[in-house]
Amino acid sequence: MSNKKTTLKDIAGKLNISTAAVSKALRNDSRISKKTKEAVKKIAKDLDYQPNNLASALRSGKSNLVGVMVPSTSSSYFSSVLQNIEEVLNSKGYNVIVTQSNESYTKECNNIDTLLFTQVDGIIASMANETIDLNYFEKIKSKGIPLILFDRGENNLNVDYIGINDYDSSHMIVNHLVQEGRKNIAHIGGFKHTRIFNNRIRGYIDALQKHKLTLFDDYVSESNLTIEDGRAQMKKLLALKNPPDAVYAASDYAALGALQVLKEEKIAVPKTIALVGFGNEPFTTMVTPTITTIDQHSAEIGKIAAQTFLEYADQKTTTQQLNKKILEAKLIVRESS
Amino acid sequence: MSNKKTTLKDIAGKLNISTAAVSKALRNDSRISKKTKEAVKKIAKDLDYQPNNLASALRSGKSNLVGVMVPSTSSSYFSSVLQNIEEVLNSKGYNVIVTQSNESYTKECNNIDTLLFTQVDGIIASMANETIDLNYFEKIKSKGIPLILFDRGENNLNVDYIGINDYDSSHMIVNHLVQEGRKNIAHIGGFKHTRIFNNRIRGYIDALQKHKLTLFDDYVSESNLTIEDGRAQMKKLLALKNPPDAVYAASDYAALGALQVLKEEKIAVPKTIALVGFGNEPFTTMVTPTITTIDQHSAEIGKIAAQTFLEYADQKTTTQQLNKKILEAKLIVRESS
DNA sequence: TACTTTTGGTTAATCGATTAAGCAAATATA
DNA sequence: TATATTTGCTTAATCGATTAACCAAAAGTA
Repeated sequence: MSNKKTTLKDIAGKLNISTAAVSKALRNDSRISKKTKEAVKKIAKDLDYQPNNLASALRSGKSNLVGVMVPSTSSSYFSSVLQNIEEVLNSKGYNVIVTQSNESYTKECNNIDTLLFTQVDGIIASMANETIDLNYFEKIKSKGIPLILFDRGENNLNVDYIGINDYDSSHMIVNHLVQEGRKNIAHIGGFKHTRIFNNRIRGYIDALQKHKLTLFDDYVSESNLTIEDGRAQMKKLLALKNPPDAVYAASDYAALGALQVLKEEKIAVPKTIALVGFGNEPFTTMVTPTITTIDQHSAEIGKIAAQTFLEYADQKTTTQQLNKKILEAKLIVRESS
Repeated sequence: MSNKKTTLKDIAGKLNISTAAVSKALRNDSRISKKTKEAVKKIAKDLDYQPNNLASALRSGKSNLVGVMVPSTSSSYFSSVLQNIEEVLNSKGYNVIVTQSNESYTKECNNIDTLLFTQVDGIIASMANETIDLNYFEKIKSKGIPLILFDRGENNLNVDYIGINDYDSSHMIVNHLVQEGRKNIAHIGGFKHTRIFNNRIRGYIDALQKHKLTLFDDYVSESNLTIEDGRAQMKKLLALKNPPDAVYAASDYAALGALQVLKEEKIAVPKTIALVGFGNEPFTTMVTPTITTIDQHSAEIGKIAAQTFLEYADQKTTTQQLNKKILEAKLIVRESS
């Protein structure tokens, strides 16, 4: 009924011993008698003692907090990565602070500042679409804090990166569409300045070439890949003199937007136009037709990211270098192709 | 290039003044000369000084951290609430630690422990489906930390609660279905021990009564309301001698499961059976037919929850009582009814 | 007996920022 | 000129947990 937090001092006071003795008793120091240990533990339990992490963190220089920054938690990909990071880190005594950038560079900078301010022991992040300037990420490195990137990363930062093979994924998709007899394949892409989207575009172009298909300039676009972007790009494609017979969108959201337009225009999917997305968001199985897509192994990426952080966790000096862990993605063929 | 964090001491050393002077200079204390202030600020900037929150938090007793616990961040409802909590609290200098219970009581207890351990200044939570025992939530109160519940809350805890009017929502749904000429309305419900689901069931039953409709025992079920639960319950309903002509599911996920079964069985929706969900998850607009549902004002609930915490934030003693803020929900009629 | 070792603690310093209290020098006031 | 006030800092204590260094008493050993 105290309505106050219990400290070592409270326990020490009850037993007329020093706080040092209490601290040692709780950590089973060999120089404390069994009798004292038992007494301390009993009182600790009675008073519902919980160590003040701020104090230990300040002294030890470790907060046991890890910052995670994602563009948005509502995408099921990021949500799943997050959940797995949390699971791995919690089991090792770390807590996770989650922040969202909402694809905004400004928000991302603010988030980094608050994470550093909170004295996190490390940062795991996926960059916003907007982000081009890497200064703020360099700041993390200069503070000696391990930085792990996943999904949206940058080679130039020279830190660990976990992701899938985007270039190969594009090949898998184009191969699949060609096998289905498609010849005019369009690509609703992300911005080239983001490495993963650039790789998807390169993969798409090279795959077309491999199959001796013509690459029409009008067939490739860059956008934020939202549902709205998908709608807009699909409308543009339909307005072309030679509309495509297959569309590969670099995100499921864009694919969904495209599908909406196709349905509104009563265009048969996949008969007239086949559609492929990217990300294996749950809604791809909910819509009609279900959408063919690429699975990005979100759970595994989260786990590996967390483990990568843990490798640095106990070292006093952090020297990172570019270290990529690339998973092979998986094509999931559904009704839309 | 230092690869180390800058402290007040570092700045003080450069200028040969005390750390106290540096601290005051940075906070614009009137007792520090303009000259010193400028010198301090310049060096602080050069060394990229960032105050150590652990130290200030320890001294002030405020961590500026708020814990948020939700059953899962992947539901768009919780994700949106989260985003709005974060927005409001960040603007007031608070950081948010997000934890997920995954609907597990054990995980919930662990999460509460870690949040308390991290010395959060307050906790905003929505309870797991499993949770019946409230001891762990009492623990939060006994530490003198404000606790704000939303969506899934409990009157007995006597704390602030923000949610929608579930009882009325059921009435709105039943009224709508009756207007559409339905007479046999079934309810795929959540567990009665959770207040909101109990209210939805009570609302459903009372609304039937109001319209002089018979309440068949077989028409009401309790479950976790996952997609799988929705599928199972829908199958049970279809197997009845007198299957319903309308189904009201207490979650969009359950509604989606039900819809899948109906489509598999080639049953016309809404012609043969009308369907209504709950929550206005984005996928309700993505599927065919789009699903009628209830909007829960997630953004507003997040904002109010955050503001409610802020009301307690500056008080040294927290005495909470049952204080409900109930929003009226909104029925969104779509193709499925 | 005289010394060493072990036991079971205590004292005091530390992490970094903040702030009450103090104090010397400069300035103002009577 | 003598006293009061203001300026501009410094000193030291604080938050709570941890730990190196220390010490007295008990137990062991030669």
